[in-house]
Amino acid sequence: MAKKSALVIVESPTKAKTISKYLGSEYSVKATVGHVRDLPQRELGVDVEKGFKPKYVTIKGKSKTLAELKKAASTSTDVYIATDPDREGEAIAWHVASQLKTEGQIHRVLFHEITKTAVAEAMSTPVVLDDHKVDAQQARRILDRIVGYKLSPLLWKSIKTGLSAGRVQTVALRIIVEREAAIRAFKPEEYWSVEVDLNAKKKDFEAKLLKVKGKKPKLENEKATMKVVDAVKGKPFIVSSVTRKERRRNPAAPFTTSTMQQEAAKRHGFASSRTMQVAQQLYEGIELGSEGAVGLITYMRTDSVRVSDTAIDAARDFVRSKHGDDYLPAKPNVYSSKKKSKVQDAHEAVRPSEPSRTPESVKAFLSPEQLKLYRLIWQRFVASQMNPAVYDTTTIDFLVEEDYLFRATGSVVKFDGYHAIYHEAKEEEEEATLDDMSPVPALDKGDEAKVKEIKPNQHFTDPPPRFSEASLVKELEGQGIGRPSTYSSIIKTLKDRQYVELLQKRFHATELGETVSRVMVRRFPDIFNVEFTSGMELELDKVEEGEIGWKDVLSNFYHPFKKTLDEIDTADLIRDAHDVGEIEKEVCEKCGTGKMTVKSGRYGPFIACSNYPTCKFTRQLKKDKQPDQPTDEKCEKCQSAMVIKSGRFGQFLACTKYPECKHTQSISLGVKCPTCAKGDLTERRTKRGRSFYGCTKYPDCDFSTWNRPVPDPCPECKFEGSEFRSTKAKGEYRICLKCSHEFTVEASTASE
DNA sequence: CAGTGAGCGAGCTTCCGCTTGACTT
Repeated sequence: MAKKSALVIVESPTKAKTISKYLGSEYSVKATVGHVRDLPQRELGVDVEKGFKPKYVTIKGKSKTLAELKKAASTSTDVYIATDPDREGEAIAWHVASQLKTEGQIHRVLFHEITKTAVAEAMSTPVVLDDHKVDAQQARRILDRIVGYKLSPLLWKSIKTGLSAGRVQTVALRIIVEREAAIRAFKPEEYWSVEVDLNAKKKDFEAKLLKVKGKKPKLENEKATMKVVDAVKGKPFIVSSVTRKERRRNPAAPFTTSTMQQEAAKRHGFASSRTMQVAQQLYEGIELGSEGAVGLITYMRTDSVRVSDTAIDAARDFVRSKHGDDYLPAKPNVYSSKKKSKVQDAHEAVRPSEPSRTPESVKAFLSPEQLKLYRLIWQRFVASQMNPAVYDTTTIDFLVEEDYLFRATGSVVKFDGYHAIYHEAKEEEEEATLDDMSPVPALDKGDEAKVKEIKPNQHFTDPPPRFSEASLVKELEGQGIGRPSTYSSIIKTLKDRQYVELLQKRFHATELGETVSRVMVRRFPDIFNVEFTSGMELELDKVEEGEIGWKDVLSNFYHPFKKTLDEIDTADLIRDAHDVGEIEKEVCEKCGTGKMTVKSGRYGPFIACSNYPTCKFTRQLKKDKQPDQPTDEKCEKCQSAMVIKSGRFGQFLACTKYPECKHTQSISLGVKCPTCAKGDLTERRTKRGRSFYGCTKYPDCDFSTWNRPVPDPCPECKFEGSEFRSTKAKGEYRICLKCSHEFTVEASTASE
C-alpha cells in the first residue's frame, strides 16, 4: 500500500468522497461516521462525587472505524481533523485525537463550505482544538445523561418498567399533553360577522363589516347582529375612500431540516422520517446515467439558511437565462438565521448541489418520491434568489349611515416574481394570502354600489389544533429544543414508548403519556419546561467563551436536582401517577425493608415489595373508583338485586350474591337494537380498548357497530351513537342508531 | 369485536446528538 503523507478525517463518508476528489491522491480521507466514543450505555458513567468525571468507552460497532483511523494515522506525517465546525464536531475531534497515536502533527481544520476553493483555503489555515467548545459539549452530554438516567428509574418504580424521561423528549411530550388539555378545556365561543354582496360597474364583489362607530364591533349573538343588518338594510353603500397600494411578497429562505420537513409534510404528506430518508438518498448520490453517481443536494441535517457564493451565482445564472433580468434581484438575496451564535452553523442550508440541474433534467433517474423532494428543494432554493411577487391591492371603504364601516379588499398580481417557480404550501389553519383575494371594481370616492344581499354569518371559535409531526418539529425548533439530527427520532421515541399516538396525522397523548408528563412536570418543573434548554444553552455559551468552567455548569444544576431527587418518596410518585386515594406506604409493611414499587401484571398494575421473591407481599392499586350503585334491576338467574360496578371495561351490572351467583349484565343505553328489536344497545369495548355498540341479546343477536373516537351527536335527537355508511348513490353518511335520522359530518370533525 | 368482581411477578430497562451500514429471517 502506497504510503500517504497526510490523513484528513471528516464525519460523513459521503463528505469524505467529495473532499478526496478535491484534495487528490496526496491525501487519504476517512470518516468517523458520527461519534466514536461516548458514555457507557449500561451505567451512568459519571462520577458525580469526583467532579463529574466521565467514563468514555468506544461506541458499540465503532471499534472497526476507530481502528482504521488509528492505523491510517500511525503512518501519516500530518493528521487533519476536519469534523464539523460545531460543538459536537469539536467533541468528536477531541475524542478521535485522544485515541490516535501518530509521529506526525495533529491539526484541526474547519470546513464551513464544501467547495474546492473553500476546502483548499481551510486546509491551508489549520487551527488547534478548541478545548472550551469540547468542554461545553461534555457539560451538555453529562447533563443529559444525568437527567435521563436518574429520572427514568422513577418512572419504572411508579408507573411501568422500560419507560423513559429526558430533557428533550419529556418537554416534547409535555407540549403535546398541554395542547390536549387546552383542547379539552376549550369552550367554543359564538361570534357573528356581516358580509355584503355588492355590484358595481357590472362586477360582483364582497365587503365586510369592519367597524361600528369607529370601533371593532362585538357581535356575540344573532340579536346584536340583526340590529346592524336592520340598520344598514336598504341604505345606500357609498364609497367613502379608496386606497391603492403595492404589496410585495418576498421568497422564503432556503430549507433548513425543520422547514424542509414541514413543507414536505404539507405538500406531499411525508412523515418526518420519510423526508429524511429520501433526502439522505439524494445527498448520498443518484446514478445519473453516463455521469455516474452524483449527490444532488447538500447535507440534509442543518439549522442554517446560509448558502455558498458559488451556489448563489449558479442560481442567479439560471434565473437570468431561464426567466430574464426582471426576475433577478440587483444584488443576491441574503438570508440569516435569527439564531444566536455561529457556533451551530456547521452546514449550509439544504439546497441542490448544482442549481443548473433542474428537476426535469434528472426526472428519469429518480423514484417518484425522490423527485418530489428534489423538486421542492430545488424550487425553494432557486426561488430564494428571485425577485418578490408584486400585487396591486385596493381597499374600498363604504361608510353606511355614518356609523357602519364596510370594507372590500382586492388584489391582483402585477408581477409574479419568484412565484413563477415556487409557492409556499399552506396549512388549513393559516390565514388567507394576497393570492386568495379577487379583484374589486375600479371605484372612486362618492360612487355607489348596488347591494345584492346582506349576509349575517354565525361562527364559532375553533379549539387550538393538535400538533402534526411537522408543527411539533416547528415548535421544538422555535424553542431551541432538539437538533436537526434528532427531530425525527424524538417523534419515534414518543411513539415507541406509547406516550403519543398519531391519528389522522395528528398527535394524541395517550393516558400513559399524560401520566408520565404529569409525574415528571410536577416533581421537576424547573427542568421540563421550554426555558430550561435555552438557559442551558446560555450557560454552554459561557463555557465556550471561557467565562465559566463546565464543572460549574454541572454543579449548579446538580445540587438542587439531587436535593429534589432525594426528597422524593416512591409512594408519593405512585399516588401522583395512579390517582390512588388512600395513603400508600413506601416501605413494605410485611418485611419492613423492601420498597413498594409498581409492577405490571397480566391484569394491569399492582404494588409489590422490591424484595421479591424473598418477600411476596403485594397490594392492590386502588383507583378512586365509583362505589357500587344500587339499581331496581333483578338478577335473571336468582332474582337478587343488581348493582352497578366499575370493572376493567367500564361499568356493568352484577348480581349482589357474588360469588355464589356470577351473573352479570351490560348496562343498556335505552335504545332498541336496530336488527332484532328485542334487545337494547349497549356500549362495549374490545380487548384493545376500542368502543363499539352491541345488542344486549348477544350472542342470539350479533348486531354491532363501531363507536367513532369522538362521536358526533345526531342533529335530530342528539344521541351520540351513529353508524357510518357509504353507498354509491348517497356517498358517505351516518345513520342515527336511535331515531334513524340520516346525516353527514365534515371529514375534519369526524376524525377528531 | 363479546368481558368485567380476585388474582398477579425478575432479567436490568433509560438520556441526547453525531453519523450510516450490517446483523439475520
